[in-house]
Amino acid sequence: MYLNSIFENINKHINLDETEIDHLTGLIQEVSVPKGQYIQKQGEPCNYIYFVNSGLLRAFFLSPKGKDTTIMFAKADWWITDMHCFLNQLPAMVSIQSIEPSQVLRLSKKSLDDSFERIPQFNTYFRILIQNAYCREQLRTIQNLSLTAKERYEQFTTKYPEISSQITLKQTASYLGITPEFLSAIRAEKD
Amino acid sequence: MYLNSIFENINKHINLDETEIDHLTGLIQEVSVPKGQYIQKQGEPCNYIYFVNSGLLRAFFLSPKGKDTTIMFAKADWWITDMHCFLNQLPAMVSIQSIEPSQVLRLSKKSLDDSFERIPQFNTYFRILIQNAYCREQLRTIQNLSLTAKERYEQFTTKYPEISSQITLKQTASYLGITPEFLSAIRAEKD
DNA sequence: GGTTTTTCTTAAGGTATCTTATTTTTTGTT
DNA sequence: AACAAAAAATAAGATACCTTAAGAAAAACC
Repeated sequence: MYLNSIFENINKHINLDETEIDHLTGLIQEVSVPKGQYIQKQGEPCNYIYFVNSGLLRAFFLSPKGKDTTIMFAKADWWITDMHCFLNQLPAMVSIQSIEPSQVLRLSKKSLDDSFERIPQFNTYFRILIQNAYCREQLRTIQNLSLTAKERYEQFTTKYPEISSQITLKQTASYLGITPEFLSAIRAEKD
Repeated sequence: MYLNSIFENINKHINLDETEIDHLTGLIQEVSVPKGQYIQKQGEPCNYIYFVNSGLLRAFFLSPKGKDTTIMFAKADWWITDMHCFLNQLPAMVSIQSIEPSQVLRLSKKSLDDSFERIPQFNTYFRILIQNAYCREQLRTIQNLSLTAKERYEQFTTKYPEISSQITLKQTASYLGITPEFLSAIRAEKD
């Protein structure tokens, strides 16, 4: 199993001893995800939280009217899940699909809860992760509400150059909340 | 000092012993905020995280072009701050102003860090708080990108009936990311 | 390598939302 | 109660963004 990167990530924030590392190692499962495959489907149980070893994934919401909205992308070294539904063990509100062939590690809810109990510091680690995610999300809200589509597009490509170069125009538009046609027009503008 | 409600809130998630309660009590400061007063100003140091005992507050971002965007409201029993700037001790990105006369409790960054160290469980408490905040924020992103202004308005009044009945139309519009004039038109529609 | 499928571009017309300006209503102040 | 100030309503014209549709380009498939 490729556990280097997840422990590197964890070690950035807390220090685990041997026993703790062993405990976690016993709970982590590794999964290879071919391009295009779903690791979670909207409406189905939301069993896992995923850490991305390599590749690229996308979480998106399909509205009743058929509009596709990208909630987040996740590249190597990122965590991804439908947090609300995972934590409360509800049917997933969003689907998660791989954009590139990916290798991910996963933890079930039970394993995560176990880890919180057995490794008190794991609460600190997770708190920091979620703090960062929350701050990013809050910034996104500000930008969604205060910027034009063009400005949001420029922000996005500047902030996430690697991701934005790996995804399709359609996926970019879905993340920005605009139509592909309109994004195409934005790109065509000279200035 | 009115500490009942904050400890009630904390007790929902973790159990503190006497020493821990005393430690926290020594760090918490109480502040009365007259209606309209700022407890944090955009651009200035972001020194505190606030717990609302009573009243109602609003965090908002004023864009370079002068557009006012409400990030969140906070009523009794809620925490509020500019999380990113508070945690990283950066100049505040948003202002926080009381909408109703409010009584708040506050903790400095140092006090919060102290509490994380001295009260390991406090990490768990804070983790849960932020988890909830993150999930709410993610849902808001989905809705901002996939719903019309009218649908978002209906969602908002349904989800937060007390808050929406206490705030002005202008503040509601600012939260929804639309102009007051347009919200007024939405309200005027018969259906 | 050619075929099919998906993605991207372009463009015309439509709708949601904004801007500006004016009037009415509500709130706050003396 | 009277006045001043702020908020809300209304309406006309402007702009951002969407819908539909068709053609071009690129990617995926056999």
